[in-house]
Amino acid sequence: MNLKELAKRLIPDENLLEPEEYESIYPQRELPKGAQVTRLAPSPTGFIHLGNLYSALADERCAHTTGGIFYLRIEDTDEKRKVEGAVESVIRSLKYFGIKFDEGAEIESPLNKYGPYYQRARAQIYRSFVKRLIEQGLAYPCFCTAEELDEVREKQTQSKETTGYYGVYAKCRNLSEQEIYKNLDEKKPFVIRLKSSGNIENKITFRDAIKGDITVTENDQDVVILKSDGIPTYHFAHAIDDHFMRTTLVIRGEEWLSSLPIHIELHKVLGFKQPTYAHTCSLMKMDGETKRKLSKRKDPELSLDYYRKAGYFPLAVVKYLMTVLNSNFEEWTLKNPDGDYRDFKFKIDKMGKSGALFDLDKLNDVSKTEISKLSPEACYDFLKEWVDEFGTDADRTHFKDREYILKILNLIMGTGGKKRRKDIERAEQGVRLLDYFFDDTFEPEYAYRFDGQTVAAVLDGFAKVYDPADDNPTWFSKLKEVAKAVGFAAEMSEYKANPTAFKGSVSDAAEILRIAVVGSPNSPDLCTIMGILGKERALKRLTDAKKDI
RNA sequence: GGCCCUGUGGUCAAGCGGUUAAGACGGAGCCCUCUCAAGGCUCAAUCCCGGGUUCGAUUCCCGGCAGGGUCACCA
Repeated sequence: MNLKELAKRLIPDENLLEPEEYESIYPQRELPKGAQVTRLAPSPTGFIHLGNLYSALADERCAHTTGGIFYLRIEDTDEKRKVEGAVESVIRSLKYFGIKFDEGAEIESPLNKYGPYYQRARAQIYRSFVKRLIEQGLAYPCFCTAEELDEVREKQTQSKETTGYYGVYAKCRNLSEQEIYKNLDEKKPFVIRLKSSGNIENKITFRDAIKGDITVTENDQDVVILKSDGIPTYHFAHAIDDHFMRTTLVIRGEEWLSSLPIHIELHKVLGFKQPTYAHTCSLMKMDGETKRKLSKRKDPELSLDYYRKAGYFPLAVVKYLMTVLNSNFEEWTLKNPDGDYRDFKFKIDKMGKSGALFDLDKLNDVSKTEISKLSPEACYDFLKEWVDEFGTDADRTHFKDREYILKILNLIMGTGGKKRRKDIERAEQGVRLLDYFFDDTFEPEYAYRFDGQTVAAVLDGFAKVYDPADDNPTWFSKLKEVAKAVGFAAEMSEYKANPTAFKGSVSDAAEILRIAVVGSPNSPDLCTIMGILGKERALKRLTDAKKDI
């Protein structure tokens, strides 16, 4: 068979470059020794979730801790998956979490010398190599229809054989020259398959940067490398792109592990050196009784937008992910509480080998810790940003008074105290903490534990002596006096020593006052709260609080 | 089902043949305290099972079992 002629007929493109030429078009990168070139290679569905961020973070850290390059490549070989604006969305999402690309699709950079970064735009490159493979007799056209393939698969399943296109099932592998040209003349659609020379009896051991040694069987499937639309499959595009974009470290989900034999064979056949692979375990989620990996389809609540809406502090999400990525990161954080996570020595081989369950409690903890480290001004900015996008009209009005909010923030963050408070976990919840400082959102629940007479006595008693100029101890001693007057113990020690001798204690008096002022029995320092509200409003609340009793 | 990966408290996990089996989150309790938060202290809770190898296995080997992944002209 004249393979050269066949290749020309199958890949009729004019002006195709010779495969060898690409080696000089995309030369080896000049980078320091040990520098890693990594990439994020999403399909343009636009949907990006926590798992993608997790993976992107690993890529980004590996590149930037070694002086390497982190680039964005768009795997748009499947037309059906394309969503408008998806690429911008990916970039924007990652940027929100502080992750930036050095080069790639839609990235403005002088480094963009390895493009195009959209696979569809690289069709000529792939086709040049496919053509060469056909010439070498290492690839062939297949005219099987989807129905035929389904039929074969069904048969194989029934007879409990391995499914797929291999051995005797690779019907088109041995098509005669006449048959091929006949099909071609009839304009039958075709794909190009790899003529695999592998044998599943042979084992290959290779070293994964995360999982260590992995033994797989050789590939013997004649996989499709060029689809009938002339665009390659993932497998083929991966081999070509990561070779010519000079990727050194391919970090991808462990779901790719099973197709690794294909990639090994493809690299061999194309004469490429294999990159180092690092297969990350997937982030898992509890689904009823069992856990499963996070899914784009089933878990929309894990989209990155979800975290934005909930008002998580972006850096907190990143730091949480870092603890999952490298368990010793947490230890490092304890030693360097104020350190930049970028100073942490990220190690790919420290990554976990088993799928981690996504732990919301932990994220919440990291998030409130991060927010507690903010200055009130920075916290204001963070909350304001959330309010502008997701808050209520009332929230937006409230946030116009920056000075007032700052006063509140000083209080609920515990600024100036020895230890910061950690009241704000995320913006959505934190903004609600401000509600009782504004009359239009103050919704008290007057659930007193004492009779109306006692409550009124405490409220009236305190209203008479309250002076906003009082410092905290004075304020409290006044409260003690009021407590005493209604038959409460003024000192907690007295009360504890003999609880039955009193109707209640200062603590109870404080509770009554607190319910009146903030509408609930719990809040930060009451004296300060009353000060923020101002005398008039504070006293009005004391009066209003008696309405229902 | 075949193949591959993984298996230490509820969760994330250190550990690399001899340990009182770290730490963090969560839980319980105590202290502090005008309540809450924060903080400090304390407690409960773990090596999947069965065989080997070894003086000794959480650690090494084999076999189960369990969980996960994957078997497309999707990535």
